[in-house]
Amino acid sequence: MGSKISIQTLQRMPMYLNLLKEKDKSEIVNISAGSIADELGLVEIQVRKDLASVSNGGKPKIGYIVSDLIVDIEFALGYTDVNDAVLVGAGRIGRALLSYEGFKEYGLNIVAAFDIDEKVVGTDESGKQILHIEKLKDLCERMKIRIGIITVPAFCAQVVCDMLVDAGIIAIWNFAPTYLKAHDDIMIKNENMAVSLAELSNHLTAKLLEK
Amino acid sequence: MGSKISIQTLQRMPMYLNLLKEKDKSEIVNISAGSIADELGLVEIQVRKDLASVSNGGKPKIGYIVSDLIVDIEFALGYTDVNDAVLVGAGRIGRALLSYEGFKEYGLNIVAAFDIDEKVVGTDESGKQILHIEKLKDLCERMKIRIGIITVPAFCAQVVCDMLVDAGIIAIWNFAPTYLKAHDDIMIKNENMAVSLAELSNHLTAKLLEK
DNA sequence: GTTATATCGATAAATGAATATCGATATTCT
DNA sequence: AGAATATCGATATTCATTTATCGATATAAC
Repeated sequence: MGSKISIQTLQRMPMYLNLLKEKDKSEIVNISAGSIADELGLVEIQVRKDLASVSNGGKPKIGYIVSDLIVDIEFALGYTDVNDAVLVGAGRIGRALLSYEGFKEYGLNIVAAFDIDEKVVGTDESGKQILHIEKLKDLCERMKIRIGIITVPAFCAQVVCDMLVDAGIIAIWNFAPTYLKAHDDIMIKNENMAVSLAELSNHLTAKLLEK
Repeated sequence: MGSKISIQTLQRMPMYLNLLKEKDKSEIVNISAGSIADELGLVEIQVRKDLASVSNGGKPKIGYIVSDLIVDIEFALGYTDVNDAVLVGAGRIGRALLSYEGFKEYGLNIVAAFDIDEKVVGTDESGKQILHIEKLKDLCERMKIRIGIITVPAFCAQVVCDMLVDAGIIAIWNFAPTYLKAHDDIMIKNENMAVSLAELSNHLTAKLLEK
């Protein structure tokens, strides 16, 4: 049970969690690092090292206990209690996220959305109200919300970011294709499609050139 | 102008590209590694090293030429010619992607979407036709499409993945929250929201505990 | 023209992550 | 019970990435 989880390891955790939950559904009780590695396209040693950092180990000849591992990983990821979040920007992407049921599984709960456009303010999406941006701070403070999701166009993302920070948000999930500046204490996770596309494109051109 | 770009460096490229395009709009001609680092929250040396791998350098006392850098980065990322792609799964996320105008900027062009649900087959989203999945292979082969985007539920993602590979796709952008298996030659880029959430949650719990 | 300064590139050192090795241990088989 | 085996954890090694150092060079100031 290591004290600090490396960022790379952390990023693999959801893969493990996903697989383990499937196994759990299939009533599989034990699982070895080797078989996890096989199914996930990783190597056994890496799996063992990753798991060592969150769980207190498996047993020789038996492996790990699936259900225990699930609990351990969810705990390490902070999935145990639901994290409330607000979303700013009720456009296409924003509404897609609002209606995405899967977040609950990860312990994320979007409580409300905010926008400035009078056409969408007052409506709701999948049961989640879209409020005027001026109500943001009040709601965040009253509900002690710590996670903010930004789905506005790039040009106003920084303004929204500042507003969120002002409202007490300390973790920001940014879908706008721009770099946001904030104090070091604020975590900003950029969900930049361009990054993924860059990797794909680069791979693709490399592949096409080699032939 | 290095021969191989590391994955970490590659992931930072869109950040640079973004900033440089802004500078270019503001008619800024030259830029130094140091100022890029400041604006992006990186360190100067890292910026210099990253840029060295794609451009053939800046000049002392002057820095880099903004417009040249943009060209160099876009070339390195393979953004120069438009990459055609197909999308499978015309649900919420699928349709959000279909209507997202920003992809053009990154050189990605979704030519058509596929689904199995008769209710959506035959309709279109933002001018893009939604076809029956059985037409997938034919269209990909005729149009020599190499990129596939998966936005179906997790339980059928693997089947779709296999179909795409069979249709000649060599780069897959997977939005389904599951691990996909394919031959090593096929690049699979997982856009797993759970990964980002994991990082956020982990940071958040760490932050809340330290106080 | 000479000197000072900003900024670069190349090389070296430090850090962090992935992989390999090996001994230890729980179960199974004889 | 004792040997064989699967599987683990700890430590060591290799590899990748980041950060530091330093000399070189283009411009600006004097």
